[in-house]
Amino acid sequence: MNPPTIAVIEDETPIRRFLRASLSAEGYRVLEAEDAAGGLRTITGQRPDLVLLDLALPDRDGLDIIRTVREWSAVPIIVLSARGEENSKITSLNAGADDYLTKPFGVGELLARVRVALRHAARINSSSEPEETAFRFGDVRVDLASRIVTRDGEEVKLTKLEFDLLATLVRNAGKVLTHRFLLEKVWGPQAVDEPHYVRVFMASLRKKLEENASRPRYLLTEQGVGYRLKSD
Amino acid sequence: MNPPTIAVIEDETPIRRFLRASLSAEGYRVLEAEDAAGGLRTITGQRPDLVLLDLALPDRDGLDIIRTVREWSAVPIIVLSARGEENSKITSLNAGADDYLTKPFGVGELLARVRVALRHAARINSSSEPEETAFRFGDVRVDLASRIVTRDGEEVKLTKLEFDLLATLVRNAGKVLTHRFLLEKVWGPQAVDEPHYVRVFMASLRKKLEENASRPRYLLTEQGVGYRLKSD
DNA sequence: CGGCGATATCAAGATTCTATCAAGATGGCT
DNA sequence: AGCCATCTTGATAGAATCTTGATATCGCCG
Repeated sequence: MNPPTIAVIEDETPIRRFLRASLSAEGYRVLEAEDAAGGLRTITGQRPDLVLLDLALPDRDGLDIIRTVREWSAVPIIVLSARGEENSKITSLNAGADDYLTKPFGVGELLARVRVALRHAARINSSSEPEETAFRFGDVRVDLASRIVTRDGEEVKLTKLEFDLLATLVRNAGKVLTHRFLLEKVWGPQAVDEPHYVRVFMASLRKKLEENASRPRYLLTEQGVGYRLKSD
Repeated sequence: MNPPTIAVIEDETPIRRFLRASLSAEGYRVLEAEDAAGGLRTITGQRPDLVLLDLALPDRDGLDIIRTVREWSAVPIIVLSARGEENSKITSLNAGADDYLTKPFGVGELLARVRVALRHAARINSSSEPEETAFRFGDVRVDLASRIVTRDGEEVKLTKLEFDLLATLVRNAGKVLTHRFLLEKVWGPQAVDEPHYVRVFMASLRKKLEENASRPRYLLTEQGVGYRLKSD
């Protein structure tokens, strides 16, 4: 997942710079705009994951922006404002803003509220597809996160070293991996001169995962070099 | 759709009364609790659509409540607190709160923020079905919210650590969980090098939940790595 | 086609990891 | 203080896995 993108719409340059700095430091990608027109263009064109919006802009009221954006997008909007009156807050929130911070505010609080807003957005987006972290070859499926391997939908039981070796191959699928490389990744740097280990475990992987272990279609030998997992 | 239900957890009676009045006037159904224990009972039993939570409760820190509830539920939580320090806000929001209001606050703002929170929840619930806090495997049922485990409908009594371990497995059902991971989640980060703990408690979970503890069907060992709860 | 180094396969022994029991330690409660 | 349930810790038997060596097979090269 790429870092979330945040659009900052704020006319006062020092504050904008400050926000950019704080957000970048947290790893977010930051887009800047200094008036309503530019802000709308940014939101429309770049589709940020979150909007930080100053209410008092030179060309148009921030409220307008909220209403306009809400006609077509549910992107989280956090309002930043120097006006602390309750009415301003109520109006903004009712118009569709997700949060309202009164200047001056602490960076820590801002970042915490940004996290909350992104958390909400993530829940909505993730509830649909059950993310796929798995890799496939032939009728075999390798899920690195849950350490589960299936073949024809049936679960295949692998030992720790078998799985670690397979995982290394999967993570470098298509590439030729030397014995040394595999040994270092799976057994550790001290085992680098024992190519025999790899052979024994490749054999059992083939027995468990290949249709015909003596004529492997995916777990391929590269004579004199090492092994390669063919990604189909 | 019935009127949304809001749980108010607040020990100071005048404030609680005031909140009830304000919320009722808006058409919400209001549940009251005056301490953490009662609050948790209300949330577990009545499943409100939103929680207003005072941080300073007589029996337990409000933060605890947030964390506990977040183990099994995504119900919106708005924190009300007399403490205005930024750190308190950050901690609460990071723990899983959705908003934080510092007393004294205006009713109008509170109601606006309540609407925002309910708007979020509506978006989420419309896309998926009402959240299920129970998990099943074999004839065992684990309810994370009420911490009740049954087998063949009969309640099984688990100790705190047994349940916490089982809950961690349930929340990550299907995945292989390393000893380190389980130890960190259940015993805390300092216990990360004591895999023996996990073994002892897995043994007692199996004895209580598996048909044949020596041939487990669900609470599976992954040699050299950790354990896994097989979701059938 | 034959030789040779590299690779595959198998299985026994060594090692590591796991299950289980129970005694001691701890902590809450009356 | 004493009881009870629970947790921690140690000891030990048992199981699974890994290592290792012996032997068979493959595939490249002249």
